[in-house]
Amino acid sequence: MESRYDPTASESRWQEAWEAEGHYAAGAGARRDDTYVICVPPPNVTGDLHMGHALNGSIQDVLVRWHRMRGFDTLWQPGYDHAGIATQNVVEKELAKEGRTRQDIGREAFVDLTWEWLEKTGRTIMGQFRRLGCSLDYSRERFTMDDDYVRAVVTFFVRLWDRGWIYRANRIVNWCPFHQTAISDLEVVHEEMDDTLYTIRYPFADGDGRDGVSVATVRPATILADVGVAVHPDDPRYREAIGREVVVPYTEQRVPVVADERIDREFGTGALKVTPGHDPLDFDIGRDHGLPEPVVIGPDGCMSEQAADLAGLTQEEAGARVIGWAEERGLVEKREPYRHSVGTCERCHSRIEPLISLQWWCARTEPARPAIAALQERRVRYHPESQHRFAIASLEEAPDWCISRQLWWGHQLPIWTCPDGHLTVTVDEPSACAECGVTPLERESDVLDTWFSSALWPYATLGWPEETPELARYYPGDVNSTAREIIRLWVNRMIWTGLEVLGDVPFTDSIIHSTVLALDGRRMSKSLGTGIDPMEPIDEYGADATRYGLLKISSTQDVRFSYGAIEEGRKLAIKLWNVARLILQNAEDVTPAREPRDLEEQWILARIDAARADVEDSWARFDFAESTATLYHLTFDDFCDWYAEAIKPRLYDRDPAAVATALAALERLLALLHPVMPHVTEEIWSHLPARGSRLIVAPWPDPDDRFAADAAALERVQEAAQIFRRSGVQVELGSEDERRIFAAVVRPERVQGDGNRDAEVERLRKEVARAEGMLANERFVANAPDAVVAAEREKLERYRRELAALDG
RNA sequence: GGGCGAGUAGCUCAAUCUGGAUAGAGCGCUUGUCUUACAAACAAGAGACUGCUGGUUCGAAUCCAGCCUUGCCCACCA
Repeated sequence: MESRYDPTASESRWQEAWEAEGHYAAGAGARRDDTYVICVPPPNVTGDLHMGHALNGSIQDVLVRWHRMRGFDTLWQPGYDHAGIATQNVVEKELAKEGRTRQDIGREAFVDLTWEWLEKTGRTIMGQFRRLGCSLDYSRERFTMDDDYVRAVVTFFVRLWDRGWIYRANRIVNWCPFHQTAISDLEVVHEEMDDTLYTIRYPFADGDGRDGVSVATVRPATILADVGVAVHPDDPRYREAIGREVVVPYTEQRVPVVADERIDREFGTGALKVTPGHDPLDFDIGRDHGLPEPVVIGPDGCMSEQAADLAGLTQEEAGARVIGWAEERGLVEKREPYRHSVGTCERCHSRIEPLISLQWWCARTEPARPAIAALQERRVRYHPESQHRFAIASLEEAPDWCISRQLWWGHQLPIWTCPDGHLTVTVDEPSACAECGVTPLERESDVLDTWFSSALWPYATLGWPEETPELARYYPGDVNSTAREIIRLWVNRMIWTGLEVLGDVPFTDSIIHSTVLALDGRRMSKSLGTGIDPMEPIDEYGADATRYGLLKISSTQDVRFSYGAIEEGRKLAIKLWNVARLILQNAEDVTPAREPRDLEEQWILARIDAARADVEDSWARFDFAESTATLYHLTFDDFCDWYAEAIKPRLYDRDPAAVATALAALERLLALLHPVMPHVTEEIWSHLPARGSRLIVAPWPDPDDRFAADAAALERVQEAAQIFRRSGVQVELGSEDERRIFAAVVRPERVQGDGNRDAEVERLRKEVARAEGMLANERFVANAPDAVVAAEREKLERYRRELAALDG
C-alpha cells in the first residue's frame, strides 16, 4: 500500500471496475429474491450536475449500496428528461446567435437540430454521477423521448382521454411571449419589479363626467379590454355605483359596475377594472358575471388587431397613449411608483402575459382521489412528516392541469382532426377519422407539458405499456428522493398516475432532501453567482469526501454548503487508509489463529456491532447526517485511538491472534463505511488477504453479539488514562487486561502527565459536591426515573473513587 | 398574505420529537509530543446567560405563550 492515499486515481479506477464487472447492473450479486428499486429523478438532458443532484445522488447511492450488500436485487434506474421548454430555450438561444429563429428553419428542421445539439452537448450528468461513485445501472439509461417512452406517453394520454379526463377549453393561462406558449402556474416564478401604479377615474355614463369610479392599474394598456368595474358588495363608498355604468377611457365603452366579494377593499381605491382577457382574477369575475372576454394582446406580447388603432404597439407604447388620452381629459388622478411581484417565465424570465387561449386540460379532482387515499393511509410516506402533510394538501387543492404547450420539442398530442372537425385520439396514427371516415387528418400541433411524461417515469422506464418481465419484477419500487420544489410537479403525479395505470403506488417512501444553500445562506443560483459546482470539491477532496460532507450537513430543511464537512470526510478516508496500513503491514505471512478473546478485541467487535445497529436505524429513518457522525467516531475514537493503539505492541510482534481479530474488525468497519465512502473502502478491501470478491457485493455485516464485552472495564481504562494525562497520577486498575491496555495506549513510561494534580482534585471535588447535592434532593430522588438516579449514584461513587486515588 | 424551517462555542453543526447525567463534535485557537499507520497525527486545554421575555416542573436548549431576527417554498392584491 502506498503511504499516501490518492483519491483521484483510486476513485476513477474503482468506478470503471465496478461498472465493467457488472456490479451496477440490476440484480448484480443478489442473494435473495426481494427487490429494491429507486428511480433517479431524470435530470434535464441539457443540464449539468448541481449541488442538489450531488446530495441526492449521495443519498440514493447509500441506500442502493446498502441494499445491494444486504443481498437485494437492486435496480437504480438512470435517465434523462427531454425538458421541453428548457431544451427548446437552449437551442433557440443557439439559433439566435446566428441571427435565426425557429420559425426561420421550420418545425422539422428545428427538432432535428435539437437532437443534433443533444448529441453534441447533452447527457453529461450521468458521467458526473459516475464520478461521484453513484452505482446506477447505466446500461439501462432511458430518455423521455426514446421511441418506446413516447409510446408510453401517448398510450397514457389516450387512457386519460378514454376516461374523459382530458378536455379542451378556452381559459386564461400564463403566456410566455418569448417562447409563445402557455406554461403552468408552477413554471412561473415571481420577481419583484418596479412599476407605476395609475389611479384613473372611469366616469359614470349617465353623469356629468366629474363623478365616477376610480380604479388602480399598473397595466394601462389592458384598459382596452376592460369590460366592467368591480367593487365589494359591502363597500359603502360604492353602494350607489353598483348597477350603474361607467365609461372606459380611450375605448369610451359603457361597462357595468358589478359587485364581487373577491375584491379587496383595502387595496388602491377598492375598485377593480375587470379585464377577463388578461388577468386571472378578472377572468373568474368576468365569467361569474357573464361579461365578454376581449383579448387585445397577441402571442408576442404586443397589442393585437383587436386593439384597433393601437394594434402592433408594445404594451408600454399603448399604455402611454391610453394614459395620455386620459390625462387630457383629467381622468388620471394619481401616479405613484409601485414595487410588486410579477410573474415571469422560469426559463427566460420574460414577463408573463395572462391571456385567454384555447388549451388542453387534464382534470385533477377525480384522478387525485386514489392518491390522496394512499397518502392518508400511508401507503406512501413523505419524509420528513411536514412534507407529507404538504403533499396531501397539494393534491386536494390541485386545479386542473394545462397540459398543452405551443412548443416544438416534446411529445406531440395524439389528437387528429378531420375536415369536419371530429377528433380522433389513438396511440397509432389513424388512417381516417374515427367518426366519419373522412381524410385527410391533421395532427394537433401542440406538445405535452414535460411533466406529463415525467409522471410515468417509474413504469415507462420498465417497458410499460408492454407487460415486460422487468415491469413485473421491479414495479412497484421502494424509494423516491428529490427536491422540495417538485413535489407537486413530479412526485404527486407519479403517485396518481401509478395508481391509475398499475393500481399500485410507485414507491413507499418519498424523501424530500435538504436544499443546499450557498456559503452565505442564500440560494445557490447561477444568476446570483452563488453556485458551487460539485465537481470542484470532488476533484479537490475526492468523491468519498464530498459524499460524506454532503450527507453530514443534510439534516435540516435548508443547509449551508460547507467545505469543513467535506474536509472531515477527507480526514476520515485518510484515517482509514492509515489504520489499514498499520494492520496490513504487520499481517503478512501471519496465519490467523483463534477467536477474539481479550478485552479490547471483544470490546471493538461489540462497538462495531453497536455502530452497525445505529447506522441501520439511521438509514431506515433516512437520517444520513446521524450515520456520518456514528461512523466518524467509530473510526477515529474507538477503532484508531483505542483499539489500534491497544493492540499495537502485539501487532508489532505479529501475534497471529491479534492480527486475526484486527483483520476481522477492519473488514466489518470497511463494510459499514462502504455505502457512504465506497472508493476508499473498496481500495483497502482489495489489499486484504484472501479477498476474491469486491466489497461492493460483499455481505452487509450480520448482527454479532457473540462477544459481550465488558464495556465498563474499558471505560475504567479510559478514565484512568484521562486522569493520568491530566494529573500524572496512575489510578489502580483491577484486571490484567485493563493494565495491559492502559500501558499500551497511554505508555506512562514515555509520557509524563501534566502533573496538575491540584486542578484535577478541585474539579473532582466540585463534581462530588454537585452529585451529592442532587441526591440529597428528595424530590429529585422521588420523581426522576430510576435510571437517572442510579446513574447519578454511580457517578458519585466514581468521582469519590478517583478523588481517593488522587488524594492518596 | 399562506406554509415549512432555522437561531446553541469565533465558524459550521449535534442534542429538542420522548424534559434528567459535566450541552457534544469538526474547523479555528492555546500548550505539549516527529511515538516503527497517520504532523493530513496524537494528547491536554481555553472557549456557550442554548435569540429575548414570561410560564409549567424537583429539574427546561428540550414543553407552553408571546416577541425579535433570518432562510426556503407557495400565492391572482389590481
